[in-house]
Amino acid sequence: VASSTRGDIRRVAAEAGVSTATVSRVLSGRGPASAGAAQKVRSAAAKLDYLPNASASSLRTDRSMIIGVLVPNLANPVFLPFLRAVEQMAQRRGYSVIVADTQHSDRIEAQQLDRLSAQRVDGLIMAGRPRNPARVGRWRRDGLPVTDPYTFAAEAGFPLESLASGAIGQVCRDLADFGHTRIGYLTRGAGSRATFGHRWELIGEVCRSLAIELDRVTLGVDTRPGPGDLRQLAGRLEALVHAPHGPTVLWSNSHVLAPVVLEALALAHIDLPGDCSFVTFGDSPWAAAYRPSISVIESDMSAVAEAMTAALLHRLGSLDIPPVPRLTEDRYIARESVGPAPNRRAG
Amino acid sequence: VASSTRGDIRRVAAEAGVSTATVSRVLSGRGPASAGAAQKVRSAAAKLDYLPNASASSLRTDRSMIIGVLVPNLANPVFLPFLRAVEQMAQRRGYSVIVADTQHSDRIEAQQLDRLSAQRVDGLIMAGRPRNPARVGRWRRDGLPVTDPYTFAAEAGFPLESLASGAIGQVCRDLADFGHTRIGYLTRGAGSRATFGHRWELIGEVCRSLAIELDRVTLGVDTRPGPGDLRQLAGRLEALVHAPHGPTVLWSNSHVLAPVVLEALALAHIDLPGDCSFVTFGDSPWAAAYRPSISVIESDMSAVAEAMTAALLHRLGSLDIPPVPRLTEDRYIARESVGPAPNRRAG
DNA sequence: TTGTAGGCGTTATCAA
DNA sequence: TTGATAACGCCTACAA
Repeated sequence: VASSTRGDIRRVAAEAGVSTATVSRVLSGRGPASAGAAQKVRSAAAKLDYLPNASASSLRTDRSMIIGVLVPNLANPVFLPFLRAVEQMAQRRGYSVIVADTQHSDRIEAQQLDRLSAQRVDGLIMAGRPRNPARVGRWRRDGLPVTDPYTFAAEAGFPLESLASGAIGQVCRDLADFGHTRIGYLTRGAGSRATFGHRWELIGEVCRSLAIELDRVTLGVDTRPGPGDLRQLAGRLEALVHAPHGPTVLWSNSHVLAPVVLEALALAHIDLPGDCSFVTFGDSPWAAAYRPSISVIESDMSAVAEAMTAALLHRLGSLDIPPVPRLTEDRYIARESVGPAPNRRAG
Repeated sequence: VASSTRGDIRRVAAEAGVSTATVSRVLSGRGPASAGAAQKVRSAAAKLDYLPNASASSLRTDRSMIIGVLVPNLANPVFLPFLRAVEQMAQRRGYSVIVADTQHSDRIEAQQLDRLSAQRVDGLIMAGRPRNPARVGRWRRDGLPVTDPYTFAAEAGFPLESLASGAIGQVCRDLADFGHTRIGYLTRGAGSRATFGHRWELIGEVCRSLAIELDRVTLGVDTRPGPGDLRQLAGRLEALVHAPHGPTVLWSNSHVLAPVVLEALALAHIDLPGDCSFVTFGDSPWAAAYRPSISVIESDMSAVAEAMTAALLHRLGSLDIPPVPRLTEDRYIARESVGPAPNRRAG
C-alpha cells in the first residue's frame, strides 16, 4: 500500500555524499549548511524525488503541520467559503487541513475530535459552535490553539453581534419606513436557535425600539422537501400571511431555507412584495436573479475564517507579523422583495 | 504547542501493570490478550485519556489512516456533496480526510500533491481531472490508490458519459418535440471544455441525429459579476436571442453559471420560456423556486464519491465486502423554463 | 497469553 | 560547518 520507490533521508545522504544530519538541515532550512553541501543535497533530493516523511518528522518535532477544521454539517453550503478560506491560508503556510464533519451528532463529534487529537493536529478551527464545549475545553487547557467564530470575533473586539447589528438595524428601519409593523422570523427548527441566537436577540431588540411585533415561526421543513411538504408549507404560510394580524414581512433565518419558502410562497400565490415582504440571511447569485430580486443580509464568513486561521498560524509561529483581524460587517442589500406594507383589513 | 498532559503508551502500561506490547495489542485489537489484561488496559487508557499518537503509529505501520481529496476549486459548490460523501465514508472507517484545493493552478496542484505525498496519505481521491495527470501517474506506479470520477466510473462499467446520455437525450427530444431547432450552449470560458467535454460531445451527437443546430457560446463572465458586466451580458444575450437565426434554447453548462444568466435575461426582458427556453446542468432548491421554475439535469456527485471512496477503502483492506458501485444516472427534471419554441420571423 | 527489544524516518544535541 | 547518535511513540517478531 505504501509508496515504495520514494527514498528515505539516508538514500539522499548517500547520493549526496553527506550525512543525514546535513540533508535534514538543508531541506528543513534549520541549522547551518555550506552552499556546496546544500547544492549537492538538493540535487540528490530532486533526483531521488525525495519528500521527508511527515510522520517521522511529526514524531520527532511534535508538530504535525496539520490543522483540523470541525464543521457542524458539511451539507450546508455556508461552510464552503469558510473551509476554503482556512484551507487557502493554511496551504500557503505549508499546513495541511483535515476536515471533520460533525453531522450535528454528539457521538460523531466526539469521534472526530479524538481522531484529530490522535493525529496531533497543531490547531483546531471550528466553523460553528461545538455540540459539547467541554470536550474542546480540554484541548485549550493542553495549550492547543482552538477557535470558533464566536469567541474569536469577541476576543478580537468585534463580536459577531456587533458585525450583524448594523445590517439588522438597517433592515428593521427599512421595514418600518415601509410601514411594516409585524415580522415573522422563519427558522427551520428549534436547533437553529442555539447557533444563531444572537441574531434573534438583536432583531428582537431593534424591533422593540421600533414598535415592531416580532414572532418566531418554526417551519420544521427539510432542505429538499417533497411536493407534499411543499403544499403543506404553502398552506401554512398562506394562513399565516392572510391572517388578520399576520406578519407583513417574512424574514428567513438562513440561505438554505429561503428558496424552499419562496417556492411555497409561489405555490400559495403570495405576491412579493405586494402581499408580503421577504428578507433572508445569506446572499447568492440566485437571490439576485430571482424575480423579484431578494433582499438579503450578507455576512462574509470567509473573512472571519481567514482572520481565525491567520491568528492561529501566528500562534503556531508560522506567521511573523501578528495579523490584524479584518472582519467585515454584515451588509444589507436592499432589493425588490422588500416593499411597502400591504393594506390588510383586520378581522 | 503540543499536547502535554496526554500520556504515552508507557504511562498506560505502567498504570495498567502490563507491558507496552499488551497495551498496543489490546487497543489496536490486533493480537491476543486476556480478558483481564484488556480490562486493565482499557480502564488505564480511559483514566489517562490516552490516544495513540498517529504519527508514531503511521511511521511504524506505514499506514497513515489519512486519505487525500484533491479539489479543483473549493469555491465551486458542486464539490461540496462530493467532499461530504468522501468524508463521511472515510470517517466511518476510521480515516481522516485531508482536503487540498488546487485553485485551478498548476503550481498549487504540484504543491498540494507533494504535501499529501509527504503526509503519506493512504489514498488519493480527485474530485475532478488533475491539471497534470503525469504527476499522479507516479503515485499509481508506486501502488497508491488514486481515483478520479472519470476513470473510476469508466472502470466500474458506467462511464460518466453513459450516466449522462439518457438525460441529455431526454432534454434534446423534449426540445425537439417543442419545435426547437437551435440551441445555444453556454459556458463560462474555454476551460470548462476540458472538464465537461463529454457533455458537449454527447449533446452534439444527439442534436445531429435530431437535426438540431448546436452552437457554443462562451460567456467569459465571473460568478459574482458587477452591474456593468451584467448589463453587458444582458446585451449580448439579447442580441443572441433576437437574432434572425439565433438559438431558441439556452443551455447552461453549470449550476453556478445559471443564476448569472437568468439575471441577465431578466434584465434584457427576455421571457422564459416565451422568448427562449432554458435548461441547466445542476439542480438546487433555487432552481425549483425560480419562476418560471428551471428545468435541470441533475447528476448525483455524492453517489460517485461514495462509490469511489468505498472502492478505495476496500483496496486498503478496511472494507470487507467489495462494494458494488451504485452510480445513479443523471436525471432530467422538466420544469416550466422549457416550453414551445417561439415563432421567430427570419431575416 | 505475555514481555523484551529493535527499528520505522526524522531531527536535535553535541563533539569534532 | 559537519557527522555520529540518541531519542520521538508505537508496533511486532520472537522468545518466554
